[in-house]
Amino acid sequence: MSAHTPSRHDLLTIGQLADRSGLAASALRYYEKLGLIHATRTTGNQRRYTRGTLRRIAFVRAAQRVGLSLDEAKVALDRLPEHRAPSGAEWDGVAQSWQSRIDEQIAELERLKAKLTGCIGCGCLSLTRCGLYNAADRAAAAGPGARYLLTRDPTTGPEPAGGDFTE
Amino acid sequence: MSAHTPSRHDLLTIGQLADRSGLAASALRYYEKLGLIHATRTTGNQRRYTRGTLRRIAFVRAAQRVGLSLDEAKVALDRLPEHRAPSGAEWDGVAQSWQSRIDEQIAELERLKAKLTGCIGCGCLSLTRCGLYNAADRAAAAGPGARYLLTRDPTTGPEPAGGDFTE
DNA sequence: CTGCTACTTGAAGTCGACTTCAAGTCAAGC
DNA sequence: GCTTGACTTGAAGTCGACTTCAAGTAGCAG
Repeated sequence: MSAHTPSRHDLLTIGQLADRSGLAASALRYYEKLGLIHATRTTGNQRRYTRGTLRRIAFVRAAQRVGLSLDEAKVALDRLPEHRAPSGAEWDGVAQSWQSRIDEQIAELERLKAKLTGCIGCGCLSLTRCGLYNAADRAAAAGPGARYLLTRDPTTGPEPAGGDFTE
Repeated sequence: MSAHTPSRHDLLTIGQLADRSGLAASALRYYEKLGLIHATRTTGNQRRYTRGTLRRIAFVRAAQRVGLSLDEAKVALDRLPEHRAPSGAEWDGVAQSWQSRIDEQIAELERLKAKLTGCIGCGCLSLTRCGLYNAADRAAAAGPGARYLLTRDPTTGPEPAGGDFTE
């Protein structure tokens, strides 16, 4: 119930932040260099972080897990105000921007899973009936045909293939 | 109905394999160096790939998307016979080994999504009611408490945290 | 004030996954 | 048989995401 002027214990040293975030201090300095997080300095030039920094870090880690680069994470985080605590609505805005990404990822994994389980379940172990295992062989003479989903988001850039077990 | 001795057109040059897999030829050579794929050689020492190689490549790409390294992919692929076409059952075995991984990944993404949408939907925009946005501030005095899921597979190694928006 | 640990910096190193390069060889169409 | 484009090699370079290092300074307990 005390501070809204952050008292000394509201600020974390880099070691404390490392402990609480699970990242190495070196990684935190690296993140700071990239502009993902920010620190104030003591008179002796040591970094002090607000607790909100943990949220930013959590966000970055989440972003990475959805397949984003740190640069992309920065773009999203840059929508947050620099020098005041972001409001819930502001966090929401950023969070929203992951939504479609997450859905996409889930969808892709579901497709992959469907292919795997579908094939495992379809009694095609003899390699004679299942399109998944067999398409390549059948398509051999037939030319290009039978393509089985699992294509990737085109915005993801130059990764035109590799998502197909057929052929 | 022709070949079971693979005729010339059953074998792909590295350029053709690159085109059909969407990977660069250099990447394919790299994969070969890692033992992920294999090639026979012409009398002139050029690589020739069987069409089954496309399946191996697709598998590797899928593995990468589920977050595995090429080394891990190799471990899985090594369960396949080297010098004959793998049976459906054999592919199934390998595929099965991804199953749990995929499920895990999906689950993690679902958790992340739930956290995001849950919070967005819960009317907590004022930053006063929602545990997701608020836990940190509330936990401030309370010390370490209220941890909100999103932990990672421990087998994934040294990535102890970062998966939490709280705190 | 001493001593110790945690901090500071920039530069260099590492790791995975490739790409680029240079110099030379192969395969296929005309 | 010659040309042209696809192929060969090993070595080195790149990129993202960090880590490690060396030399020095800050902050705090006793």
